[in-house]
Order: sequence, then structure tokens, then C-alpha cells
Amino acid sequence: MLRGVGLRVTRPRVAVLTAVYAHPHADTDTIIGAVREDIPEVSHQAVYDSLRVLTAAGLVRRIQPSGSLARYEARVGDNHHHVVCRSCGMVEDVDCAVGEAPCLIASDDRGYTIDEAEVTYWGLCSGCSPLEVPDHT
Amino acid sequence: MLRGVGLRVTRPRVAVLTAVYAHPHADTDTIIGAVREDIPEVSHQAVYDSLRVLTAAGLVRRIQPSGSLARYEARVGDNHHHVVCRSCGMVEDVDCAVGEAPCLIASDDRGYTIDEAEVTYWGLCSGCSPLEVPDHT
DNA sequence: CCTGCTTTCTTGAATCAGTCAAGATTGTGT
DNA sequence: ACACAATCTTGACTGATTCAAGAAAGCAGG
Repeated sequence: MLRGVGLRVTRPRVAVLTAVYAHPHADTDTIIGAVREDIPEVSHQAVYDSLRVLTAAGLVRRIQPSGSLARYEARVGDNHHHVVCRSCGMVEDVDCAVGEAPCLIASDDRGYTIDEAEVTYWGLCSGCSPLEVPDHT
Repeated sequence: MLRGVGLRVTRPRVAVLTAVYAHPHADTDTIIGAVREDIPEVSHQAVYDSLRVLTAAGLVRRIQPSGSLARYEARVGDNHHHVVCRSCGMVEDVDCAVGEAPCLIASDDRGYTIDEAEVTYWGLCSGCSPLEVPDHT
């Protein structure tokens, strides 16, 4: 898999890739923790570097909702988006209602050469929804 | 305007609000600079705080594309999105092709109570487009 | 207009994710 | 197995943002 994109196969990279598959939408610290279960002495630097290389190679994708740390996921190549909970910050995948390339055509592209449309849905997850907080006034 | 949302009217807040109107999509440093043309001795802290309060009150909106600093804009309440240049980081507004509430309905909301759909278009602005960089090999 | 209370601002330090750099180590092709 | 080049380790550093304590200013009532 790493060879497929012309990268050297090193222990840290394999572990990072595995960790991203095992923990979708995890932030960097979580990934470092997961990697250290395989290789206890990896440096954070190696993880940061691996993530950058894997992202550049297109094997993982980096997402960073406003106000959050960087997160990574291994689902790449398809067209999917994210829901983010405003309260707990949890992220989940959603496919877009419109189909394959939702909203990819802006009404006015302002002269930009657009290559991607990223959609982020903001709201509250089921755990954080104010079901039992009616009106306190 | 500030009074309209129940906030005290202070010099820094007025200046920050004015600066955000004058510099759409400006990052915090730019805003601090603009504010200091009115009030040379404002502390960065006052600006950060004003921005947070104004954002909470809904008078300005905070946006933060992946890998960028926080940026602010005064266009709120309408449904518009952004194009971001991958090269220079410039941000511009676009209205969505679909109309008023584009993509607001995810195909599967995963149990979330969604209140906003944010669309970010990624690409290259006209100034950064590789028009004169054909193929150098 | 003046007083007093509360919010907001100033000053200065601290935090924390992420980056930079130099030298040691490891992967790969021959 | 060897040599070269890429990658990792260690450790320091950056820079945006936040925290905290005391001073100043806005607002409501007299």
C-alpha cells in the first residue's frame, strides 16, 4: 500500500496508517497514543511527519473543523462529508444528499479553479442534544 | 447595533466591528492592525475578546479553513459560502448554486440535530492558477 | 450631573499544537 | 553485504490564542 504510492515502508508509517484506519477522525494525540501501543518509543515528530507524508500521498485525509485540532481519516477518494457536534466535537461521516458531487459547482467561481467542495454540517450529536432541557425561564 | 444585541458600547468593540466590515475575511492580526489605526494602544487581548463576544452575539462570523488562522467576516444571516485558494490562502464569498439552503439536508444525519451546513470550495485563485506553468519536464 | 457596581480593558505571563534543525538510524537497490 | 539517501530521535523553538489580576470605563439610579 505504501509502496503503491512510492513511499518507503517504515515501522512508524505502517503503525500510523493502521492507527488512522482503526480510529477514524482521531486527532494527532490520539494517533500518537495508538501508534505507541505498537512502537512505544516513537517520537511525536515521526508521527507528524508520517501523517504529512501520507496526506500528501493521498492515503489519508486531514480535516480540521473550526476550533478543533487536526484530525485524520482513511476514507479517501469517495465523496463524503462530515457532521461535527458543536458540544462534544465528535465527528462522523455522512454521504451527501445530492449524490456524487454535491455543490461542486459554485454559482460564481470568482475565477477560481475549484478542485474540491468540502461540506461540514454543524449541530449537536444525539448524546449532546438538549432533550431534557425544555425551557427553564 | 451593539446595543441591539445587549452589549456594552466600548471603543474597542466599535473599532473591531468597523474593522471586520472594512476587511472581510481578515485574520486576527490584520484586524488588530486595523483597529490600531483608530485606537493605537488597544491590547490584542481586547481585540480577541471583542471578536469572541461579537461572534457569540452573531454580529460577526468566524471561519477557519484547514491550516489557516481564524478569519472573521461581517456578512451574517444569509446563506453564503467560501472559496479558498490552496496557494495563497485568499478567501472569497460565493453564493451556493442550489439556492437558499444548499445541502442542508444530509442523506443521513446520524442522529445529529443539524443547524448549519458550511461549504468550503478549495482551489486556486486566478492569480495563483498555473496558467504559465505548462509542463516543465 | 454624580455615584457605585459590574463589565471590560491592560499588562504580562503561560499554554499547547505544530515546526525546525542536527545528528543518528534504517530502508532500498545493486 | 554495501553505500546512499530518506527517515527517525532528540530537544529546542515558534506563534496564535488563552489565563489571571488589577485598573479603567460604561451604565443605571439618584
